[in-house]
Amino acid sequence: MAVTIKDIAKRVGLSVTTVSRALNDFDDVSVETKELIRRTAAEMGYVPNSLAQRFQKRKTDTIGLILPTFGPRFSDPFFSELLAGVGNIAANQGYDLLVSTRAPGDEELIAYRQMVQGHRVDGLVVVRTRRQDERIEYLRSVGFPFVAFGRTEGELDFPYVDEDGTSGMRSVADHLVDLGHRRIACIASPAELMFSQYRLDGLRSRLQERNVTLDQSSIRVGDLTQRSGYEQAMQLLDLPSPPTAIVAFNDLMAFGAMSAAQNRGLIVGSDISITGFDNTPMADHSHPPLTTVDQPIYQIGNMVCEMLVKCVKDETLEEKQVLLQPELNIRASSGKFINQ
Amino acid sequence: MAVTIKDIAKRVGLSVTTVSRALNDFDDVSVETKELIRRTAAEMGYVPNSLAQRFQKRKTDTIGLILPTFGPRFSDPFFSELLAGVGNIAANQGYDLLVSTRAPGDEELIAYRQMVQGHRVDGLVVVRTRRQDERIEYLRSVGFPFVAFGRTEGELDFPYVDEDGTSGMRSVADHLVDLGHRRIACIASPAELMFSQYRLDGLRSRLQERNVTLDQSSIRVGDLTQRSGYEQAMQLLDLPSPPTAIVAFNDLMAFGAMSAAQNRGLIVGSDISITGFDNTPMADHSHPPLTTVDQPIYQIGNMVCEMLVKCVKDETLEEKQVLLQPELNIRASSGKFINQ
DNA sequence: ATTGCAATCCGAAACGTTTTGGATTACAAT
DNA sequence: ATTGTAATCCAAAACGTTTCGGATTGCAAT
Repeated sequence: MAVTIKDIAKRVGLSVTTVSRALNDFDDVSVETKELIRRTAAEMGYVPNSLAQRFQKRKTDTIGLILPTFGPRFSDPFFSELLAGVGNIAANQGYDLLVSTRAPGDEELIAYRQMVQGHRVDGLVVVRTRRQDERIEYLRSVGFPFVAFGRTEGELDFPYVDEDGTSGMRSVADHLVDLGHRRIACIASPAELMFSQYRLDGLRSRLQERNVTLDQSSIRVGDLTQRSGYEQAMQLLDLPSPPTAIVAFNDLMAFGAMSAAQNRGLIVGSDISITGFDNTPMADHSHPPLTTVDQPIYQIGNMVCEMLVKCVKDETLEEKQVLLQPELNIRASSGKFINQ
Repeated sequence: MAVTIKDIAKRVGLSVTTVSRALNDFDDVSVETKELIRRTAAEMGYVPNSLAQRFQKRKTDTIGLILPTFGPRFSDPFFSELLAGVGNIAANQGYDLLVSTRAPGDEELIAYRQMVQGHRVDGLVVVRTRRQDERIEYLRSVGFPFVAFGRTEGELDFPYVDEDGTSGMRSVADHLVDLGHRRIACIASPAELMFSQYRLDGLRSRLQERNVTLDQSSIRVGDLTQRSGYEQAMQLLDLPSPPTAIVAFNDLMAFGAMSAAQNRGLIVGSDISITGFDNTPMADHSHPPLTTVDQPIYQIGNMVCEMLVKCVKDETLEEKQVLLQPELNIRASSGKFINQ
């Protein structure tokens, strides 16, 4: 049987109240008693029952994170990186991290409801925001603390961290046009994801400014996996006049596109240029190394969690909304277009 | 203010006991009252306060998972896959999943203590077992429910799921020797990890049986990241008589080794053969596709979690220890050795 | 001697739920 | 009429902690 505060009280001959207040370092307990109580607590191997503590304080000291997954599997390095970023900050702020994986849809929203209404967590991290995001609408409607990674359409009056995908894609466009590319295609991400919008806008608008058209047939949509990058790239390479450069909306799809090009006997970086987005660790070690827009996911996870902890503690956020400016990482997968 | 069981009791004019028992479907409540209570509970928007429930039942309905990380970052697809496997089963068994990331060492053990003694979780998943694993020793000593992914040295009287790495590496050895390779090197994993032992044993013993020696200079140790695979492969390629085949102990290091070989101008699959271990989704889409031992991490996560839930519920495990037989996935990264 | 005040302590309530150990009623069997 | 039994219901305790609102003491200031 675990030792409780009552056992300690009995042992030292003081009240339960005093023991509690001593352990919580209140100043209406004399230093000697505090010392005595702490010592015997340690001797008896006392560990507070956090179930009881949480119940009585009506706080869980836990933050929640529901990963949106398509299909049963997800093996996106994006998520493990983010998780580490959120988890490490949570840990050293004294918070537990509750993780669920749920496919977008009704079940997902139910999971959010359970976490909120069942008092399972004190705050939530919302990732991979969608244009119309019912999760955010719900959390906002009940006034539950949350911080999002990403923005949404409509009023942006909630705390978030995001990277400026528009600007990131503009630099990709510039880079490729500078290299001489004119037939540029892209493998975009699902339209309901908010970041798809921003990235597509950036790419399209800058290409237009540089007098390069991104026509509809060369915009394909993948599901962010390597497999779909491969498939969509194959389709693009089958076009009557195939692109000389492919802009993938994340690294995983870019890797898939590289395999596709290589399987067609093309040399990536000279015959065709391929770019990604994320700058996952793999990007540096793929063959050839991938030109990609850096997205410091680990740090973003840190920031999101720090902000959320402040929200939960009702501290004011000095910066409620953060928009990071990305940098393009130029590597060997993109090169000059040589007109044969 | 949230609606409680007491509010419902007041509304329907019955006792708190009856409401509780009705909601929990006890058979000493008439069907009509049950119906009435359920309806008004729904009408009033009642959601049980799980903090109170857990406190009173002395159960958290939560299982814990502490990911061992080296350094602040970890972006191993291995972990996201495992997490999904554990998490999905946990979710549909009605359990929450509490995740922490902690570097091996003192802090790690403290995290385990907190989870156990602070009643934060009902059971724990232990991953990436070590030869002498103090986490397992601790959990065993206090009799706390856990299931491990991997084995340890010494007495194996605890529940685990593991893949037979010895047998997996034997088939790699056979495959490479069959292809004509004689100068075989490996990039192993840290010796304290239990699976390193099994894999090295399998590789070494089968090579010996086939009259191929794996000498000490061609055994290098990496830290399971792509970067270290790259570095170790570079060292191997610098040897006076470099290997014609490199056996990496996981896919990530194999990818790194492939980049290294390619940067040296070697064609992977003909000039040099490289194999991995895990069969991550990337393996199928790398260039060239990677020959690797399959390890169904997602399914292993499922099994571990199912077993743990049974342990927690004090049900008996029909199979307390599971050892999976792996299959070798032969792809283009390994090919015949042609004596020049 | 009284008052005021600081320092130190504590009893009891509270948090929302489940569970224990009956109580009550209706009705059939004796 | 009594007993037995099944069907319903419920008051009160319990879980371990924090917190509210004093209570007590000692001592300095009046």
